[in-house]
Formats: sequence, structure tokens, C-alpha cells
Amino acid sequence: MNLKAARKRRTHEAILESAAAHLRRQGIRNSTVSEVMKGAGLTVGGFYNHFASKDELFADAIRQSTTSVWRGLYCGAKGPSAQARLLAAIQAYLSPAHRDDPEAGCVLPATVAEVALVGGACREALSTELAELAGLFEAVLPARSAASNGGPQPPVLGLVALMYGALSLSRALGETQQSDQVLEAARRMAASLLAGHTGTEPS
Amino acid sequence: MNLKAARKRRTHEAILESAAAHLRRQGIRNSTVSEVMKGAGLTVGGFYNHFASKDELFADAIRQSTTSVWRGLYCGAKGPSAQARLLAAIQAYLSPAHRDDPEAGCVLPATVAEVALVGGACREALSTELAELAGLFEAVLPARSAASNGGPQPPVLGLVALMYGALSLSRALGETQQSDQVLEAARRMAASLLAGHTGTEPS
DNA sequence: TGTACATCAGTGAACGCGCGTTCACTGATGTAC
DNA sequence: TGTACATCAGTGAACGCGCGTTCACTGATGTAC
Repeated sequence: MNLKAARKRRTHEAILESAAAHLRRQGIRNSTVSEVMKGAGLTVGGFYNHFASKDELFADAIRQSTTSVWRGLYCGAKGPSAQARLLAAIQAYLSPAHRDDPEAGCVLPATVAEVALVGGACREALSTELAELAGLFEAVLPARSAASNGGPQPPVLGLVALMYGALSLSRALGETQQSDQVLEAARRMAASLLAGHTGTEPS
Repeated sequence: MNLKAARKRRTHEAILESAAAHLRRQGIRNSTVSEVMKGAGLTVGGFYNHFASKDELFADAIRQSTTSVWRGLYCGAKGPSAQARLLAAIQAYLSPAHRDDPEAGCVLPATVAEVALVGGACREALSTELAELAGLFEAVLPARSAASNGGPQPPVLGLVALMYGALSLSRALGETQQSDQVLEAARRMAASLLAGHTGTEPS
């Protein structure tokens, strides 16, 4: 039973990975079970040996990939302090490069609006992941204290909303000047919000 | 021909209105031509007397309703100055009431992510409307001038991205505490960004 | 004015297609003795 | 160890459903004479 079970586990992971890739590229509704299975080198019929439904598959995919992408950005960022690295990661999130490569990027733009409509298991997954993402931010920013220099902690969930909103909007506009402007404006906003928390003034 | 043409125009408007309502409630892909027509008191077959395709219908609906909703919010806002009224309108946009009543609200949350995937006529419509929306904001804010008090003009498209992003995210989360927090965080961000432009400090 | 004909907005059934899901089947892997 | 049987991951065709679009038809409105 050992070899068989191990192989099944690997197949399961392959399906999840394919689903996450499809999710990032085209969202939930535009991804079909049959395409996801093909992406994992399988045919459609075997899908239900691994997941109870398409809804469950994508809820798992959301759980697996939402924060991992962000962690990757943060680990790749450079700066003199944790807060400066956070800002650098945010700027990378809001870059045209990220906009133009959805498959390697954040799942939120392709996910959030659909979750608002379909709800279900995906909504719970999104809620959990969002809380975790906010936790990652808060761990880096200075402790909440209205009396400390620079005022109270910046509203972390608002930062996430800005990042998601700007990326999503820029994707909708394609690779245009207007789209670049959206990203740039968001970068400026993020920088001015974190000013006083990074140890440096915004450029 | 007069009576007939007038009636056709009224029917056309009724279809567009029904489409805009469906758009706000459930987005493009979740709205069916047949449901839109039913909403206008008609049957599906007559649709193609008025529009070449579903894509064209929703592009027109986007053109018609994107800024009108915002204009409504701004006209309803009160405050000692134009900038203060702008901020009040933004706060109303970012309210749980707006989140909980999509049909009376902004089309962006149900539209942007889908446009990123479908492109076509809807993308052009969105781009035009977004530029107009940004123009409305800029007309209210003080002229761009790095030397003036309060620094350069806040990045208007970033503000739009924040509003859209926070509303969209809050809709995805349902009527929960976490969802309220997203909206509140976005309100705080908007207020602190416009500080120095409204003539009052943010609360 | 009246009459015969033309137009065309709207109807409702049908078509074609794609999707999520089901199901009978296969064959390699594992178990019992 | 060898043999007969059980399990179950994966196959691929089929089912049922909903959707966008088409089309033959209807009947009220408009036009020609």
C-alpha cells in the first residue's frame, strides 16, 4: 500500500499545483476541471478520487498559494530594516512585472471578485488567508501605539486592499500607460503611508 | 415611424438599465442575456434587435453606470469645502451600507476582475470611465504643485484603486467583522492621504 | 379617407457548445493463504 | 515462494444542464396610392 499511497499523494499535489496556476492565470470560473487535470498530466475522470468538487479544489488552492506568493516577495526584498524590506516588497508587488506575469504572482486579483459571487468554501479559505497575510504585515511593522513617533500603526488591511485593488485594476487595463499610472500612484500611496515607519522618508 | 422608434428607444434603455442592475449584483459572466431581458419585461429573442452581442451590451452598461454612481455619492456629501465633501463621499463609498447594497452601488467590484479576463469592448469602456472618474477627483483637489502646502497632489488613481480594492475585498468577505475592518482601514488611509487637502485634520 | 402592402420590434422554440459530474471499466499494486 | 483474489487510481465516454445565439413567425405600426 505504500507505493500506491505515495503516488496518490504526488498526484494530489500535482492537481493542486495545476489548479493554483490556472487560478492565477484565469480565475475560478474560467478554469475547467478538465483543463486542470490535463495540466497535471491526467484525464478528467480521476478528479473525484482526489476532491469532492471543483469548489473544494479551488478553496484548497487558495489556502495553498495566497500567502506563499507574498512570502516570496518579502524574502526577495532588500533594505536596511524589516520595515524598509516590507516597503520594497510592496513596491515589487505593485510593479508592471508582477502585473504582466499573473501565473507567478498573487492569486487575489483573479479570486476576490469571484469569491464575492460564489461564496462557499472559497470564501472561508480567503478569509483565513487574508488574516494570515495581515498578520505577516503586522509582525514587521512597529507595535500599535498612538503615542510613538509616526502616529498609530498604518491600517494593514487597507494596505492589502490598496495592493490588491491596484494590481487588479492594472490587470484589467492591460499593458497601457494608464495601467502603469495606477501602479505608480499606488506605490506613492504605500510609500507615504509607511513614511515614519521605515526609518526613511519616501522618495 | 415616430411612435415605433420612440418605443424602441425606451425598450433599449430598459434593457441597458436591467443590464446595469445585473452587472452590479452579479458581474458579467453570472448575468445571462435571458435574465437581463426578463428584467426589462421582455423575452430573450428580441435582444439582438438592440445589441450585437452580450459583450457590447455590458460595455454600454459600464459606460453608463460607472461614474454616475460616484457622482451620486459626491452630490449627497456634505462638508465645508469641496475637498471635505470629496472625503465624505469617499467615506460613504467605503461604508458597510455600500458594501451591503451592491445593486445601488459601484459597478467596479463586479466588473474589473472579469474585464481582466474577457478584455474586448468592456476593457475599452472601463478605461474611458476610469479616466473620467480620475478627472472628477482631480477637478476637486487642489492643482498639482509640489511647492504648495501639503505636498504634491495625492495620487488620484491610487485612491480609486484603494476604494475599489477595499469595497471588492469587503464584499468577498461578506458581512463579517473582518470585512468591516477592511473598510475601516481603507477609510483611515483615505483620510490620512487627503489630510492637508481638506482644510481639516483627519479624525 | 380607405385599402393593400411593407416594415420590424418582439416571441418562443431550437441549435450548438462547453462544462461539472457520473459511471462502467482497466490494470497495476497490494493482501491472504 | 506462488497463486488467487481484492483494491483502487486513473480512463474516457456519456449525461444533464445552462448559456449565447439563431430563426421562422406574429401582429401592431407606418406607408403608398
